[in-house]
Amino acid sequence: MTDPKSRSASALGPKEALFAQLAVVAKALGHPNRLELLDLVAQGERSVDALATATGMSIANASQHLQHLRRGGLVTARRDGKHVLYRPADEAAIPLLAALRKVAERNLAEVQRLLDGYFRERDGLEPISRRELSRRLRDGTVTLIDVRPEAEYAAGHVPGAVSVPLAALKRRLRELPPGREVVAYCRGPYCVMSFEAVAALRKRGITARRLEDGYPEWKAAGLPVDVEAG
Amino acid sequence: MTDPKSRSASALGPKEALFAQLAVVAKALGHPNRLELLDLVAQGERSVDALATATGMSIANASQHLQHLRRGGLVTARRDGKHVLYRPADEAAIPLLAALRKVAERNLAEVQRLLDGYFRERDGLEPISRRELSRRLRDGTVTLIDVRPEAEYAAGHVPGAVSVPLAALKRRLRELPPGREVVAYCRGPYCVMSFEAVAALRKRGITARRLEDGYPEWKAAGLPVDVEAG
DNA sequence: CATTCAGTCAATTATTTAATTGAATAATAT
DNA sequence: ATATTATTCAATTAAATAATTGACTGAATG
Repeated sequence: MTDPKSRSASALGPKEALFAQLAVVAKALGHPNRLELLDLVAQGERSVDALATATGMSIANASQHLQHLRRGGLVTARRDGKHVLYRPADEAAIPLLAALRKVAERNLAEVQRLLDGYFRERDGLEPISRRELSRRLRDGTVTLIDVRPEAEYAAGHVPGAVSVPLAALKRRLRELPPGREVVAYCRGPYCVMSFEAVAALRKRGITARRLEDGYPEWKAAGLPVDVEAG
Repeated sequence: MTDPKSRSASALGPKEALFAQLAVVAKALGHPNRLELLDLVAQGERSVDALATATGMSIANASQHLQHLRRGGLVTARRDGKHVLYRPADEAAIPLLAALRKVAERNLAEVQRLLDGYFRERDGLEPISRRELSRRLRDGTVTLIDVRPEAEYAAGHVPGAVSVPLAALKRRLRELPPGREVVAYCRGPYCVMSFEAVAALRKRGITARRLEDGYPEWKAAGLPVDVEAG
C-alpha cells in the first residue's frame, strides 16, 4: 500500500481529505463526455445503451463514464430487467451543473463565442487603432504578432511584429512574453485569421486584441513597413 | 486557416465545444490543491507566495495551479509591485464551490464519515443563520467573534465582529461581555476553527454557536463587509 | 440449459496532467 | 548598473486518466 491515494482519508488530515473528496466530485465533471451524459441523465432516467447511442460513445466507454459520475455522487443506477437505468443522484447535482455553466459563460470567451455565434463574437473584440498601436509599440507595452503565413510576413510587415502564423500559434504560445497584451493582425477587415488568433489567446487567459483592419491598410496609411532582407 | 486542425473549438460542433468548455472549468476544480487555493483566495486577495506558504505547496507548483484556475475563469490576477495578487474572478465562483460542497456532502460516504467523526459535534452545534445573525446584531443581543487569523480579519470581516483568532481565544475569554451569547465564524462550512471556538466556549460555560458557513459565504450573499483601513 | 442481450470488469496503450528543478523575467531596492 | 525578491516558464519525469478490446456476469428467452 504505497499508493497514497489508496490510504484512507484519515491518514490525510480532515482538511486535505475534504478537498480530496470535493476534487472527486469536480473530476467527475471534468470530462466533456461525462458532462454530456449528465446533461442527458438530467432530462430523465436512461439506460446505458440509450445514453451511448445518443452520445455516439461506445457502450463500454459510456458505462465507465457513468460509473465515474456515480463515484462522484452525481448519478445513481438501478437495474430494471436487463437494463441498468441511470438518473441524477441528487437534486443538488443539477444546480451544480448550472453553477458550472454560469462560471463558464461568464468567463470563457470561447463559450461566449459559441453562445453568440461566430460573427457576433467578432464585434466583441474591439480592435486597437493604428495610432494607439504605434504609441504602444514605442512604449514596449504590447506584443505584436503577424498571424499571416510566413511568406506574406516576409513580403512586408509592421515593424516590431513577430511572425506567428495562425497554424503555429497554439504550440508557440509559450514564446509570447507573459503579462503583456498581444495584438494580432492579418490581411485586413475581411480576414478571419486575427479573430481566430485573438479567440485562441483569450481562451488561454491571454489578453489579446486585433489591430484595426490589417497589413494592407497599415501600409496604405503611409506607416513604416519592414521587408525581410534576402 | 490552411490547416483545419489548427482551428480551435470551432471545429467541433457547438454542443461538443460547450461541454468541452464546461469541462475546462470543472477540471480547474478537479484537484485538491486547487480547491484549497481557491478556498483561500475566496477569503481575500492573496499573493502567490502567501498562498504557497499557507498550503505548503512550492511556489512554482502553487503558481501553476493558480494559472490553471485562471484558465478556468475562477480567479484573476493583478500585479502589485513585485507581487501578483489573486482573487476570485467572479462572484459565481463561490456559489460554484458551495454547490460542489453540497453534492460532496450529500453523496460521498467518505465525507459523511468525516462529518460523523471529526465534525461530529456539528450536529450538536446548531448554526445560526445569516438572517438571524443580522437581526440580532441590530438588537445587540449577541457578541460576534471572527476566529480567523488577524490578517484575514483585516482583509474583510462581518461588520460588528471582533477579531479573536482561535489561538488567542483562551486568554481573551474575559474580554467577552458576560451573559451574552457568542457567535463565532471562520472560513466556511469545512473550516474547523469556529467549531473549536464554540467547543472551547461551551466548555467554559459560555453560550456559543457557529454562524452558518463562514465569511466568504456572507460576502457572497451580498451582505455588507468591513475592511480594515490602511 | 444453452443463448442472447445489456452491462461491467480487467488489461492494454495512448494521452494528459502533476510535481520538480533550474533558468528566465519583472519590479524594486542598493 | 547590480542585486534581490517574487513569479513564471521550460523541460523533465512520474502518475493519472481515457479509450479500446475482449472476457465476464446477470437476467430474460427459446
